Amino acid sequence: MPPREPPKPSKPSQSAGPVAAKRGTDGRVLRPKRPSAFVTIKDVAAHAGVSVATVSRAINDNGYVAADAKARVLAAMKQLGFRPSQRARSMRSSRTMTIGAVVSELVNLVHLEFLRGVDEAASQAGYVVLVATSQGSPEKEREIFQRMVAERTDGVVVGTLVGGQRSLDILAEHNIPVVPPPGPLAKQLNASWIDKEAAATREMAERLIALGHRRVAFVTARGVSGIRTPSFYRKARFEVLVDCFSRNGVELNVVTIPRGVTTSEMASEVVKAAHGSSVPTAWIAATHLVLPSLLTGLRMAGLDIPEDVSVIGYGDSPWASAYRPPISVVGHDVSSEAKALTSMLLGWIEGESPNVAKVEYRTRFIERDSIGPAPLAKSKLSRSGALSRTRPVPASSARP
Amino acid sequence: MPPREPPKPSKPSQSAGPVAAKRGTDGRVLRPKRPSAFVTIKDVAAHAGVSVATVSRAINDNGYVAADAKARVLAAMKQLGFRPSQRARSMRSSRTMTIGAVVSELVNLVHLEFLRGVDEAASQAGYVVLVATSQGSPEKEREIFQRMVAERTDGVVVGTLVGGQRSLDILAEHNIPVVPPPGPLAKQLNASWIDKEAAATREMAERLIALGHRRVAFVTARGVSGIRTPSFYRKARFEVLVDCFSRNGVELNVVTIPRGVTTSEMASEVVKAAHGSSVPTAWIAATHLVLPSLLTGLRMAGLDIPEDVSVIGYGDSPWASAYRPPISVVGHDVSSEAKALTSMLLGWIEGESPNVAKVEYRTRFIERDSIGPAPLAKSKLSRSGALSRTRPVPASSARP
DNA sequence: CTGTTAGCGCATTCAT
DNA sequence: ATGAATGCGCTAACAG
Repeated sequence: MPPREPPKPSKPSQSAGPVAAKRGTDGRVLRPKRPSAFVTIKDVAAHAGVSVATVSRAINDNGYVAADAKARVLAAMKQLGFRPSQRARSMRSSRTMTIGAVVSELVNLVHLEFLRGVDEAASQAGYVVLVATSQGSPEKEREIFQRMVAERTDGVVVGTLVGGQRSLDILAEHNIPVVPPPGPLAKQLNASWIDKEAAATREMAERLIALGHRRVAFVTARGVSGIRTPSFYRKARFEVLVDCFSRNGVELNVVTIPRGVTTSEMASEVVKAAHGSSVPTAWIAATHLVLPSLLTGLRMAGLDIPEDVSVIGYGDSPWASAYRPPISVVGHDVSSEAKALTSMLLGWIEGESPNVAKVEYRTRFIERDSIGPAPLAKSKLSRSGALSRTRPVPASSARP
Repeated sequence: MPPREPPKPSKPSQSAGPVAAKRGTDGRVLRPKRPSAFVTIKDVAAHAGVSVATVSRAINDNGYVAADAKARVLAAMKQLGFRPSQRARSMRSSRTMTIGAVVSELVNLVHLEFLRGVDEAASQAGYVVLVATSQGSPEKEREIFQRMVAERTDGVVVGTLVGGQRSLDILAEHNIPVVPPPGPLAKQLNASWIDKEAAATREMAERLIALGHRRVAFVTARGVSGIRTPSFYRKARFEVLVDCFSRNGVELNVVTIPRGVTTSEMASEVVKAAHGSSVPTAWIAATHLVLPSLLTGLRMAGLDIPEDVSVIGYGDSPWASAYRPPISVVGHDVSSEAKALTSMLLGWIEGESPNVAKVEYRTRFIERDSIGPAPLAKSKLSRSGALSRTRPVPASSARP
């Protein structure tokens, strides 16, 4: 991002802020306090010739305020550039109009979509979002939660949880609402998520089977800082694949590539795996993050998509569909899921009882051209015009 | 993102924190229970049998505190789960340990990288980040700045500015430090940025010229909600291109594609442009965001990279290098730039005078395989095999 | 060494 | 309809 549009030499820096008029209007010096950096309600009251109580009533449209008094107050406010301190305000109201959003890191498009969803729901409701990253460290995550407590956030949206229940307990101890919520609701949400994810995964797996693939690779990234694959990923993705494939005599190879290294280095891992005795004919990227690496690796290995190998990723993006050929994915609308979750949180904060049903997960298997029939075992050469159309023939015909 | 790891039926919710001790260790504690406020310093004082002042001194390592008193206080703190309210704290200290980060939206990898940079610098220094999006609306941006004032953020990092100086004045009126900073410093930063950007752009343009390209397309996205291309983009990119190309007799076509529509719709714009009387042999994506669309469009138009057309994008990403062929880019390390900028801001907040020199922009032209020599003027038609691959032939290309 | 007290900026009774 | 007074949670003077 560029620094910014250069400021036009306009007037404003001349009228350098009303606060400079520290107390001129009345002349009467209440007390030689240190010049508060900000205009306070007291300043406004003095300027408008009323009491602070009246100012408060005026700006909050509370209680009775004479029309002219209100007008004077509003005028003074504008003239002095008064912004009620949200912090002082929340000292009394015990509501900060702030929520926290916690993720492990900010590298993946998924994180961005998550934040977007949270921001949409929050800003729409007048809340502001405090973002923090745990860097995959449970300790750091707990510090973050402590900080959220210290900031008295009205609630917290957890995108990634690395510290388990112990982290959540920090918020629970202080009765700070969290989504996804703990307890039975979590189980419900989780079940829902896994259901959808598993269904889409199964659909994908069956498609591969139908296309005659008999050896499939599942590519995952080794987590950094000890982030391990959460069990729902395993349940909803890996285990489903294992189940479908084993049931149909398909071999499943797991390829783990290191992380925190360059794309090309990661790619070489893929190449290595691709040069085994028998090359998998379908490759599944377990994470949005590894898909580019996988693609690079396959290219380095000289494998064409979908002629030589089929490719499927988890997590959609403009790039996935822009690729040649477009990559099939199992994808979520992370953003709207996060938004729904956040809305639920806000409703909860405002007194509604949390309604999990409102959060609907919509996982879809989107088939694109990166999927094709499995090439004949050794006919790496025989293919020519066979794949002219978009949708290829079912498995049976691929089988010799 | 999945909801979260399901809570293991572990013990901790049993010992559910002192404040919750009131009741509700069992499952049904889902009520926010606002009335039961947080543990205060007074509670700790009472529990430890000392005064609040002593507690304050103990936790801040201020003044004198007897060893045993301190021990009792710390014990009480831990036992009660006391978290000093950062809000109350900042009422006195006039420091909130909070900074704001403002961007127009959260859709682009650039936004993510920006936030990552800000977060890294901030969290490292004990600050927390308030994120807000202006949605490209100057009004909304000003509201956001007002909110930052209300929150008394110690400073603000502006990623995207859509409201111009008038927006910045809001922060200036309240003496809230901003980066990139206004005034002469901004000019300096800007000049630096433009310098680097222009140099890389020129390098790229000259490369294209050397490769024999005589007709180049510059693809931009029409901003939504009235976001207009800031002048430094024009200066550092477009104008440089115009200069280089016109000086060498290269024609430059500007292709504007609408935004807020699907990728394929955007792509069709590209297709349209590609079917003009004379097809540009090199295509430059003005923004990270339009690159996938451009690629999709070119594919739909049946154009191969780099045989038919060369492609260059602004903004790097794993996908750009994973693409077939890898896409050449003019790229920044947005993340570290944002981090440097934020560090500068924090230093400024803590009293240092802002040192612009610390922020170094490193723009690079990264040449990858998406660039090749310009094809001969009319060879386009001879190679009909180009379109026989996966992509269906668009109607218009049936034209001989 | 420690307790008492006075605000920080604001909203809210409770008297006028 | 309005102003004085109270307190939110905390820190910093100022006495002990």
